[in-house]
Amino acid sequence: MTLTLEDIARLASCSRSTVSRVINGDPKVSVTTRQRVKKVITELNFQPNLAARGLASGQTHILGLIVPLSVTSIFSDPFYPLLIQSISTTCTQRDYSIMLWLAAPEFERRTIHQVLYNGLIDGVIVSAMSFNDPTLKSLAESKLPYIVVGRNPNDDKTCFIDVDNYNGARNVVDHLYKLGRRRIATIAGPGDVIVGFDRLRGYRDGLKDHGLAYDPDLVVEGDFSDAGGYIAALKLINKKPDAIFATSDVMAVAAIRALTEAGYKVPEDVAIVGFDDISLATRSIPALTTVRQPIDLMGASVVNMLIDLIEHPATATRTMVLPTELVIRSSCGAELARN
Amino acid sequence: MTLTLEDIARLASCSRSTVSRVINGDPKVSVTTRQRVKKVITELNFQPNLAARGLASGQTHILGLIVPLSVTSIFSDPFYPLLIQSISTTCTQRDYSIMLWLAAPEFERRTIHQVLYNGLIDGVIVSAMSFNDPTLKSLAESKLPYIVVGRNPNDDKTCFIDVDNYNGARNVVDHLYKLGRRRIATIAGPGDVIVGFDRLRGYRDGLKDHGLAYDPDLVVEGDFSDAGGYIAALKLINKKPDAIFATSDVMAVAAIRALTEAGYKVPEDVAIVGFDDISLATRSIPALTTVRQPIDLMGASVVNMLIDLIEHPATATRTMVLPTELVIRSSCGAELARN
DNA sequence: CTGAAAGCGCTTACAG
DNA sequence: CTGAAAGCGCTTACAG
Repeated sequence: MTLTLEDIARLASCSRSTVSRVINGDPKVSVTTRQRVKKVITELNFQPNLAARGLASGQTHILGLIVPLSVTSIFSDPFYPLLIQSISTTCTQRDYSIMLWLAAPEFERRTIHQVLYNGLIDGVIVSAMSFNDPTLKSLAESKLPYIVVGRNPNDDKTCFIDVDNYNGARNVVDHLYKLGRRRIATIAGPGDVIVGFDRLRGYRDGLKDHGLAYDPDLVVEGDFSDAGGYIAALKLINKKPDAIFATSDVMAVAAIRALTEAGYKVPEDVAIVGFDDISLATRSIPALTTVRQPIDLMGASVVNMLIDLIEHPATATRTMVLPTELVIRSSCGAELARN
Repeated sequence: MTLTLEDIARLASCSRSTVSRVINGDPKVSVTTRQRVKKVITELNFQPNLAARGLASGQTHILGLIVPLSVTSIFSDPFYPLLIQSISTTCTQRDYSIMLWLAAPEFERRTIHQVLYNGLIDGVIVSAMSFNDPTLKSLAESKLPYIVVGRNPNDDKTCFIDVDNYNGARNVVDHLYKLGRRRIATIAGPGDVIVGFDRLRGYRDGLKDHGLAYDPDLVVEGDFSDAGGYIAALKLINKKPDAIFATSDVMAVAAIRALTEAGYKVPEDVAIVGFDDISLATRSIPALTTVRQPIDLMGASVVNMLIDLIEHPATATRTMVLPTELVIRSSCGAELARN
């Protein structure tokens, strides 16, 4: 038998209005009354019904989290688990809950509509993968506050938080150049994936920074998976690169394997750099030089941004780009260069 | 401006009671009325407010999902991401939503209480890791329907779904024995983790099946992580095993690395078998023989069991143990034995 | 500072 | 088969 405001009110000798005010931190309740009510609430471990609260106030303290579920990436890449973990932890701290939707490709507009208009969520965090994501269109049409993890290339009014993929990639090329590499290849992401596009832009501009020509032969597309990285590396071997920038750690590690099996030495013959800095990067042989993404910070920030946007729409931060960090280990050959 | 039942009722020339009945599939609505109402609902893309529905009916169609977040495992192991994915997909199919709590160690009873008594969820799926999990105690005290993924060793009345860890492990020993191995070691899980305990039991009984003595020297504890598996394998080397059963794939792959680096050949000198069959198992060199867990089936089944328990408590299936499958690749030496 | 009352958008006996 | 009405457990002007 669940308690209601009315029960607490009776035990604290006041009205349910007052109990509600105490729970919601309304300052205009006398100190004595407040203490009396709080005591009863604590003793009985009272929990207000959130459905009722949501209905009455229009605020549920629930955030929706929509993660695109492209089988490949969630299988092999700890990025999303870590992001979800960070988001979840921050929500609990801020006294919000999250509803999770893993959006399969067949997650059509109908379903999205159900998610957005069921009156259950105050705002949405959505992870953007590809250009022309229908979810982003639906969100833009709704009046629900939302923040994109990544960015929405089709709409510069969208609130977002992103990692500086462009400069992360650009710095990789700079680093490899300074180590004496001149035939710098890249294993890019799929063409329709935004982070892949941004990292490729950074790669191109990194070449330009140092007067290196862009050579399409040195660019092969991967799908962020181990198998994709492996095959891409095999294709690149014939082009005789002296460095490969793989746009994900999973692909970078696969590239190391492909090259090693083909009789090349990493980093002596070919330097390899990845992107992400997942735990695999430390364990690979040689240890992987890579671009670290601040996943924890991104998860925490996106939650705080969204709650801010819900509670103080006028003053909220609407966009944020987090810096990356080049983590130098062995696979880039920095140690060789030093000797 | 959001639509309500009243709006639909006006447009379909009936009462909001009737609209509600149509939405909930009440059979005693005339065919013509039903069609008229459905037409309006579809045209306007009407979405009933779930908070209101939950308040009025006591059923929210929301399931809580509580996953213990021991940093190590979620970092390196795709088990939970895959499980969550499967649960999420099935929920969407069954027209339920899920609220996610990643329970950090400091997820204390207070928070659990908030989760369980906020009137927002119809039932809970909880993944059980360790003996004496406080979450399980709190759930047992609540009157919410819940299903444990894993099992609750402290309470045999708890509904659960589990993988047959015991026989999975036992079969590994049987397989290795038949390949001629006699000094079969194991890298066990941490002592307080239930699956680790069950796999260790299976290992012991597998030895017994073939009259092999249990030798404590051949049992080293790991923590399911890569580093843990690596260190455990190093410790085992001195004991001269001719086979190692690692109770997770991540540890098995680390063990292969440790042995290879130490100059041993896998599987010639030491056979290795893992547990899980994650994608890493196919890519390891040699490819990993391992015990496949039906993660997808488990996710789908637990959702169906829980919804059944909520909607038809009297007749619902209350426990389920899914079989595992030994997947034979190269690391166990089955190919050697055949020649 | 506090309470009575209306209302949030649904469901569901009850009566017809 | 259908509608009027009560009620789910809250919040929040409004009045005092």
